[in-house]
Amino acid sequence: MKQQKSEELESIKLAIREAGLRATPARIATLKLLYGATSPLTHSEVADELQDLGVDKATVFRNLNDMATAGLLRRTELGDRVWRFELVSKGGEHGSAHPHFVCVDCGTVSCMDEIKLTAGSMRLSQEFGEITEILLRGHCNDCG
Amino acid sequence: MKQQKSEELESIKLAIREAGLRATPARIATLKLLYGATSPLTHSEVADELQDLGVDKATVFRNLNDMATAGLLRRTELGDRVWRFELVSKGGEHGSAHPHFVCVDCGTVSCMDEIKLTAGSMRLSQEFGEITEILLRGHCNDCG
DNA sequence: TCCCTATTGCAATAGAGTTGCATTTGCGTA
DNA sequence: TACGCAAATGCAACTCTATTGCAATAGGGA
Ligand SMILES: [Mn+2]
Ligand SMILES: [Mn+2]
Ligand SMILES: [Zn+2]
Ligand SMILES: [Zn+2]
Repeated sequence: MKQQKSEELESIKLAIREAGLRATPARIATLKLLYGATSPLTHSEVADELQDLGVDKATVFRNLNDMATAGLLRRTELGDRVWRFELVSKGGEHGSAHPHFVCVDCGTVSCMDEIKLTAGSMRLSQEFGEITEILLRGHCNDCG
Repeated sequence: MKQQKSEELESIKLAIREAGLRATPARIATLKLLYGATSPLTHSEVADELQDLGVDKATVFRNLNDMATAGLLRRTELGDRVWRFELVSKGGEHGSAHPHFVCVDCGTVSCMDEIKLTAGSMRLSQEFGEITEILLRGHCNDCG
């Protein structure tokens, strides 16, 4: 058990270093947090969690942005003027880019897999450019 | 010609009043501006234009929001933390809700018609809720 | 034309994120 | 293992977009 945690810690440290960054406590805690998340987290969600560790919000911002630039995280804005970050893990379920659904009522964010445009739409979209991200908004089932 | 403009003016005033709002110079100018636009305009784009008329930016914000609430405009956030507004004209080409494409490089916004999800995706999306808006992001053809 | 209330201008305020700078610390190297 | 320096951090000030309070102004129905 303890051995497990130690291994996890080491693998997180390694990932950070392989991205060209230093494995600081704040960064390790951030990745641990995102590792256990089922949807992208906002800066304030991460900052709240790391406050116990005495990490400043500016540091959280810088780390999230730096790790996104380094390719460890993916950063998106889902229409509510707040940045959200999620893990870019090769093996993970949400490793690669995928559509998101945002409830315009309660703000809940869901990661969607398997959502695609029609072949015709794909063709038409080339007229505009190369699509890299799909965002769907609407009313979630809880909000009716 | 002059008669034409007068008729347009009257129809704009009428539309504002039918929405339950007063037809003020600032609102009329805003609608005229949006009437001639081919993509949604930001608050600052509208505010810059109305500055010549001596309209305050707070007034522009209030009018855009109020007219959106009243159903004359549609308000959206396309991922760059700026509100954009477009006309909700029954007859107009972009009258009803439609997908938008945003270039993550240059910020250009395009209104897309005819872009749809696959039937399978529509079915899967019901698991999350009712989709009311589709936003696509990527690299426009100008930006490569 | 009059009156009431919606609307406006102006300034202060809010929220999310960014930045400058002095201090601390990870980690490659000796 | 100890050292040195660039990277990272804490803290405060600042930017940008948008919102709000309040007194003055002006639509438009009666
Ligand atoms: Mn996701
Ligand atoms: Mn549009
Ligand atoms: Zn909801
Ligand atoms: Zn572009």
